[in-house]
Amino acid sequence: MPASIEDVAKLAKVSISTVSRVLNRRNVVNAATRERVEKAIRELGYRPNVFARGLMLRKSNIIGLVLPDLHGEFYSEIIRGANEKTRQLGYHLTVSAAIESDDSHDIVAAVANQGLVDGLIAMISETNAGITDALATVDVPLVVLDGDVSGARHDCVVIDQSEGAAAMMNHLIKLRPGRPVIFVGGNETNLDSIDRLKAYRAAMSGAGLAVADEHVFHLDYDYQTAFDLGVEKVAEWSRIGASVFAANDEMAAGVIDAAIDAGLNVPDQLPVVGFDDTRIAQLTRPRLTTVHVPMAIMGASAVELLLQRIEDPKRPSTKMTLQSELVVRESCGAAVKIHQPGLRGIS
Amino acid sequence: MPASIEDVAKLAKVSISTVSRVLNRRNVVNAATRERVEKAIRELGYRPNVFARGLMLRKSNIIGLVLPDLHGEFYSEIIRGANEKTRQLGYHLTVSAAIESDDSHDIVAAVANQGLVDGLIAMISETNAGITDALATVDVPLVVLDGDVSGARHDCVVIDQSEGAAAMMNHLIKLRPGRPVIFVGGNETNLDSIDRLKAYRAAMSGAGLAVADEHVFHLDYDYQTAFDLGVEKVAEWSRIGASVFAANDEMAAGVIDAAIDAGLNVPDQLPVVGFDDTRIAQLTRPRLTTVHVPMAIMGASAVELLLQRIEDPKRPSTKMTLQSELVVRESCGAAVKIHQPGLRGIS
DNA sequence: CTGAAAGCGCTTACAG
DNA sequence: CTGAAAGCGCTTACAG
Repeated sequence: MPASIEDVAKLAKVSISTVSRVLNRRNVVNAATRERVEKAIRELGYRPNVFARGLMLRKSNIIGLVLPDLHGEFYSEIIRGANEKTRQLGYHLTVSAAIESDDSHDIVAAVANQGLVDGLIAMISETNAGITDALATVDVPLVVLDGDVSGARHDCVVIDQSEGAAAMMNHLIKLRPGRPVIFVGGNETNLDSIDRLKAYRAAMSGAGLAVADEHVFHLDYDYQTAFDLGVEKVAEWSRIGASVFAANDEMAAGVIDAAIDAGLNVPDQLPVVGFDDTRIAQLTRPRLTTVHVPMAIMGASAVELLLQRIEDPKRPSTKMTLQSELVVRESCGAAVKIHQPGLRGIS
Repeated sequence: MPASIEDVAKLAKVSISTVSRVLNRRNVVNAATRERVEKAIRELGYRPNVFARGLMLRKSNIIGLVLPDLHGEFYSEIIRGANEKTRQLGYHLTVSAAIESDDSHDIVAAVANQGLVDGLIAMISETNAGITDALATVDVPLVVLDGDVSGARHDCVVIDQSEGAAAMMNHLIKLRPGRPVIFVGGNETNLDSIDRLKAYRAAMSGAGLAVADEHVFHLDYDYQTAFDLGVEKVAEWSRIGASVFAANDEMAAGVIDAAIDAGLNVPDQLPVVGFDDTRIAQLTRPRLTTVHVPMAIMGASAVELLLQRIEDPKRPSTKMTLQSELVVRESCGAAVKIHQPGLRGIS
């Protein structure tokens, strides 16, 4: 049985009120008594009971992070960034993710309503009917990652994909003027994929290039399906002098491997680029030209935003935009030296 | 202000005791009143206050997971497995990891002593003075991953590395009888690396092969350092007909890339194999022959063990051993068809 | 089967 | 600057 505030009070010969004051508002109490109390605390190894505190303060110092999934580098970087910042600011982080059987919306609601967390960070990768409702039931401060769910009263952190994607497209178009660019996207409803497709179309039409329907694909962000698509298509793509713009690094890796298996030289016979700049981007051969997305920073920024709101619930809701950035490596075929982005990109 | 148990009691015209009973021991209360109470709960959207409950029950339904690091597939799989099982059993998971400035031992202590978690899962990848002390201060149920910290009274989940590592070594030795095998390990003090080195030595001496000191390396599990080492050594290794046994997939990838950059054919001129069977193993070309380690299962098993102990604190402490398994792909040069392990391996 | 009451360990006005 | 007391929202013997 751990020591309680009463034990401390007894040992220090003061009331529990005074012990509590030493704990919470140190300066209010006389230096001599304070030292006596602190000594007692040390001797007893006293730590305030989290539940009793939470009951009075209505505060747990725990924030929740809900992700659509837990696979892969992308999410683990977000967790890493969030975890570090959370600890640094004296909070704790609980992580939840959608698992096969349940929808991420349910989880958002579940985590928020269970009454444990002081606030919630939710990554929304698709917008649909359910999600708006689910978010509406959240009655704690909320920061939305990625999904810019309009109209709602909460903070959000988004990646400005358009800039990086546009830079990438222009890069590709400049390398092979007038040639087609194949877009290999994620799910049709995925917000990131939608943004990236939009930038793709804008750049194409900006360069006076038509976008053929059969040059736009919607897969699932996975290596394997991209590989399978590649097996079927790379020969043709190469023949027409196309480049491939994949909406994440994994799919880019899949297409590259399919191309190599087909005996093609990447990038000479088929340039392929990715998105995200995960660890994989440096493991493929050729190394991936991709767009760097500051994932850890996204996690950390979300935590900062959330804690600011928890402390001041009526501050105006803010939207933080992080910049993405073109990283030229080998898979595009540009004769440019490799550029390694550091930890920058907060706007 | 959310509804309290008193609001429910009033609406249902019963005492709070009865409401509490409906919540906790449904069958004790008369069916008619129970229904009245449940209706009131529904109408009010009542949810018990977690802190008040925790204060009485001394239980939070939260378990902590402490990892040495949060980078990479390996850890994210553990989190995924733990998260899924935790939710499934009605608990919550908080995740912490060592960050640059602090030692994982401090974190174990910090998380355990803050009094929030009902139990703790800690991954111990090195054994040293500090760790035993830190573990001793933990006064909640504890499950140790990987590190078989002897003498302590807690459960643990370990990977039987020796079997997989031995299978791998025998496989390599059979492919190139009498030729040297290079060991590229992690930190000298890393427990996994130590185990794998031990299996390496055993297999070598079992085959009557001497182990030259200059054939054993201790790096840091990272792609880049392995790549750098490879740049320097692959030519020589290839010349003497050696194979490379790396202690994780990332380092194997680094060596492979260095070999390819040096114009060598892998596996023909230099077989290279990895360990862990992370996602990377299927992204390298040639695909990695490696040892499958059931990471998600490790996380899930730890949760199960922990919750069993929380429910029955005096059950005998158990040690769960998960089997690792050789996965033959391309990087070793064996003409064997690819074997994909499923989710097996619990012993 | 049900209710009144004590108590879990804190914080915070309210007096002094 | 300090203490006595009320109260946060629950659970659980204890009576009835």
